[in-house]
Amino acid sequence: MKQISRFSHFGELSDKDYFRIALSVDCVIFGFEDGELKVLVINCNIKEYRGKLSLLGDLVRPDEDLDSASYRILRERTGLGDVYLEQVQTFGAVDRHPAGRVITTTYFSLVNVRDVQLTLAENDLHWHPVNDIHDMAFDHLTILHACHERLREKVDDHPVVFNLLPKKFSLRELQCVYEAILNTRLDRRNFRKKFFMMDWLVDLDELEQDVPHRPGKLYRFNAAKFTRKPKALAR
Amino acid sequence: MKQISRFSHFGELSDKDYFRIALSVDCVIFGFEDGELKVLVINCNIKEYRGKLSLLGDLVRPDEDLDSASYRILRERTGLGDVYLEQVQTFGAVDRHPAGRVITTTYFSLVNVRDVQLTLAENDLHWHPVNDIHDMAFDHLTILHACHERLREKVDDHPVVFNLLPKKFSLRELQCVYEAILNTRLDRRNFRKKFFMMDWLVDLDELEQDVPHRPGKLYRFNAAKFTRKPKALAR
DNA sequence: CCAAAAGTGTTTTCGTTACACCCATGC
DNA sequence: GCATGGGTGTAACGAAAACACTTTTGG
Repeated sequence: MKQISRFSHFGELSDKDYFRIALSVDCVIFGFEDGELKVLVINCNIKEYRGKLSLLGDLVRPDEDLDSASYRILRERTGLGDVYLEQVQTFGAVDRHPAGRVITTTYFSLVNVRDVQLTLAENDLHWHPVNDIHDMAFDHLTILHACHERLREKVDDHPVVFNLLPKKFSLRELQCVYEAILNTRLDRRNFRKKFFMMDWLVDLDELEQDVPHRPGKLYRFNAAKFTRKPKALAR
Repeated sequence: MKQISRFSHFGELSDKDYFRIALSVDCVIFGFEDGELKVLVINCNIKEYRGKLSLLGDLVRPDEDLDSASYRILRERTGLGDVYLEQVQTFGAVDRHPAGRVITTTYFSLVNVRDVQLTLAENDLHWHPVNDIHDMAFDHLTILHACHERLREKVDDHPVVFNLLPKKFSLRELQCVYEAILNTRLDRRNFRKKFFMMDWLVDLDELEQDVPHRPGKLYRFNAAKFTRKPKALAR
């Protein structure tokens, strides 16, 4: 692998120094439960950060694509295969990891908590309300905030929120998810209008069961009908 | 560095395998010249891609922050220090680099081409019109497109375009830059309205010189007055 | 009958777009 | 005087926001 100096476009590289950096992937796995946006975390057990919350991550293997590494982490921790996953940012401060030079690429993911079996809860693997987290190990709080911000931007014009819900859901549940993510209250009539206008929903002609009030209709996501918003300056 | 397995949050890692991945940074350095959006490129000299255009990049050094690496590349190639630089995405397909496993984090940068001295034009370092590039070495065309797309999104509501222009510029020049980036024609009156509304400009009470028509006023960027647009769903 | 949420349209507001004429300069 | 772009305002349109009452169900 010394050839990298001779054959690459990088110029005058010398030696194995460049292989003293490890690359990891950290996943911010969002879920929605009890009306709150939650994130899947573990308790950190390295001495510098003992007891603090930590995201789920792992080093990237030499023979695996970066994206594959994030899918692997998700699969290992949640058992889920086909999930929404989006790369957000790579954090590479020299001192971000006490054990050595580790650069991490972060992803956020949206899953339905009811699909996840947290059977082996090693290191107290659990769902934690995003709004209750004010401290984490490493730079994971920064990462969490970056991913949450990216999610907020994303939901504005992309129908990704459906990944947090079961296949069948009511408009109220859908609105609750948006409110949890954006941390605001939304107008119910305008909310409904928007979704019907976007044509993102399919009416299933079924009603909610076991609710202590008038049951709402159930919908599923209409994957086919997604179109982007027009941009501001491009006429 | 074996400790990483014991002390980190990563779990059951074994050995030095994880240090067989190199990390690089690639910079998409945009400039504006002759009415066109251009990018600073070199000719690739590794055998698999000989003669193809390549972005400017280098491996990240073990003791340098990721962001610092991108600033270093920029400084080494352009001599410029204080420039706009934004991380875009990290590309990590196993086979993206023929010389071995190299994962690259990409940045885009906006500079004023007239500030850049391409004195030592090694490997034919030059400004190339973005729209004329249909093939590059490695996955650099994908990277270029990702950065161009990010730039398009960015200029919609962030005043970053000023970085491509000299300190003093006319509204026509400013509009030309937007048109080059977005690849559309814009309405002149609405364009002016937008900028005055945003309060992004300071009227310098000077006029263009040596233009073969009525000279336009010159402006500079008003860094203080930047505010974001409101988002769609958050009322 | 009471509580709780479902369902439903219209008006107002505001930002975006479209559009045409006179002006200043160089040649 | 002619070519080139500079400078300017208004009307139409469309998207988003504000807003209240009736209906359905469970208890």
